[in-house]
Amino acid sequence: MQNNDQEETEKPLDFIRTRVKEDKENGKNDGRIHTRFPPEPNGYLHLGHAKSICLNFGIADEFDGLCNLRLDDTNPVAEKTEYAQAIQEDVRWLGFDWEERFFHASDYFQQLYDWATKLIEEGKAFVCDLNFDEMRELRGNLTESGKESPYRNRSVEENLQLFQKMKEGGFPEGSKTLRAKIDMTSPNLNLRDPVIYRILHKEHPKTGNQWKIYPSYDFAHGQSDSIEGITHSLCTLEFEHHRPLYDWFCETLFIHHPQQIEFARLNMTYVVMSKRKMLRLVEEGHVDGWDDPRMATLQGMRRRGYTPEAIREFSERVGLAKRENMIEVELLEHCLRADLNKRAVRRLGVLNPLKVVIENYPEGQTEEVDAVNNPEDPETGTRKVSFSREIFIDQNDFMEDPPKKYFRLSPGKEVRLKYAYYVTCKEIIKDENGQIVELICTYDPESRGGDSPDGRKVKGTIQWVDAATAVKSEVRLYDRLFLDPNPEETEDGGDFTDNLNPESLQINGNALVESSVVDLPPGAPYQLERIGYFCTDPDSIKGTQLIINRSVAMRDSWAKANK
RNA sequence: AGCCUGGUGGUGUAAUGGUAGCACAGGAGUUUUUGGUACUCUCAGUCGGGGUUCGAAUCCCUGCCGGGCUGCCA
Repeated sequence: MQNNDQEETEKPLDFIRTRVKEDKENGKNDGRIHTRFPPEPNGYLHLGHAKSICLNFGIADEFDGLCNLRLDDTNPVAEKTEYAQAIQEDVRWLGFDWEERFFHASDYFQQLYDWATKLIEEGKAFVCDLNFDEMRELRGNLTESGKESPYRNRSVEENLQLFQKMKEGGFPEGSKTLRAKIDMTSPNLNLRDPVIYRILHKEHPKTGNQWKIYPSYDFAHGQSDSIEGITHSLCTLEFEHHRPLYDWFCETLFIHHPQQIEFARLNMTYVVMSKRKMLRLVEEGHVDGWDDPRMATLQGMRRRGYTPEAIREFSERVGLAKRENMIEVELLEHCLRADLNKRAVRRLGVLNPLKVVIENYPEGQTEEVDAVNNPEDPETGTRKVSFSREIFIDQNDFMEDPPKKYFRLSPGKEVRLKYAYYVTCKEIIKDENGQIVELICTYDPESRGGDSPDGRKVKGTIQWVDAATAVKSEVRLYDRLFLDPNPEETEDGGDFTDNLNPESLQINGNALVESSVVDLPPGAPYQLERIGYFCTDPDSIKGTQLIINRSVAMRDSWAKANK
């Protein structure tokens, strides 16, 4: 208890948690805390949603409350079951559990209809015959107040009849709406008699053809929260102007009134996170689909090798405030590396193989050396890796004419082959074009395991694979999808796709990895030492084709210093 | 233009009238069988101007700048 108190006073709370804590302590809603994550099933979840998911489920967890998953399916035009499935999958993958509290706004269509009827009976809603353009005309604009609809004063009887007939499909789409009767002169445009029901002769994924009219977001959201007993309805800043409406419905209907609180949505450098723009990337073929590893969708990130832990850590670290923000993608990468450094097993591999023949190593001989699985986690132990006379190293690890402070292999120099032996470069073999195709080295048999008994030190340690047992692999290397940190900010007449990075995907088909990599299941993270963190792509065919994705490169101060 | 909202190092976020802190990024170094990790050090900030106060990032006034809002989307 003492500890708890200390933690609470030491750890500063964001403005929402501060509010939630106060409400709980003051006994508001009987001290109950109940949040919800309410996506519309019209697309895939992305990193921005992750922030919201972690917030809502996180608060419920921290304050001994509950969090619902609710699909806000009030517009059948764009919604699909496919998306609804993916949403549930993604939330679970992130590590959250809504238990039995999985709801749909469409669960409440009847109740919503009854409430609309009540509003009509009280003279607070009316059926309007204005079409789209006429309505916009009368709504006014930012500086001019609106004018009342000529249909605003229809009798309750007439409104009831018309609304009933709308419901039964008696009118074509767009011909009539139900509007709340609020205030056409309000400076808040959302309060100028907002549409609360529209006619849509569309099949709904959940309710089929039962309804010909559908409630608008404003008429559905607050009431859905209310029905579910939500105490704190957290949403992004753009809904700030909708809060008066949210409040108006709860109060006018005399129903439980949750508190809406808005926070700034997540923006990140080098990515786009709006559904519209992501859809264009998919449809125009700039990426391979919603789960392309370069996409900021949870499906893409999962395929890329991001872990739920890293994303959750990131979501907490980005903070929570009302000011617009642009998070640097480096923070995300840091969270991934930090997580994977602790958990990912290590393996050896070379991206661009360079053959090395160890001339004093007996021909035909093979041995196994012990390699550490994860230096950060001794419990993972060691594994055997085969070694023989012919091996491959990475082309980057040899230079014929090295610059100062180059610790890797070069003519006459000695390096350590990790876990194996010291080797010294004796000879370079080139092809007719002068390209280095092979190195002849000698090894020091005394240095087995990577240390010389005479205490001699080498500056460089490089990874290698045994030519006899290494497995060929296609490696997919990802870079930022955009060249500009803020791809949405384009010059006049420009488009965000102008900022696409043409080299965001590089496919390397010649890589070689140690044979045990094929035993790692798709999606499981591993580090190829000195190269980066990887995971096997689901496109792989076991025993036939190995395809691996680089999740993130290692930090590389050498490469950085040489830029 | 009207209304709403927000301005703290490069980025993000703390400090609610009392020493401007933390993280990422950047720089330097130590350790190292990953030029990784870890550790140490370092660079760098309260939008401007007034006011209240012993004392202001914080309160007041004013100016400037950013974001949002004119769907029968959410």
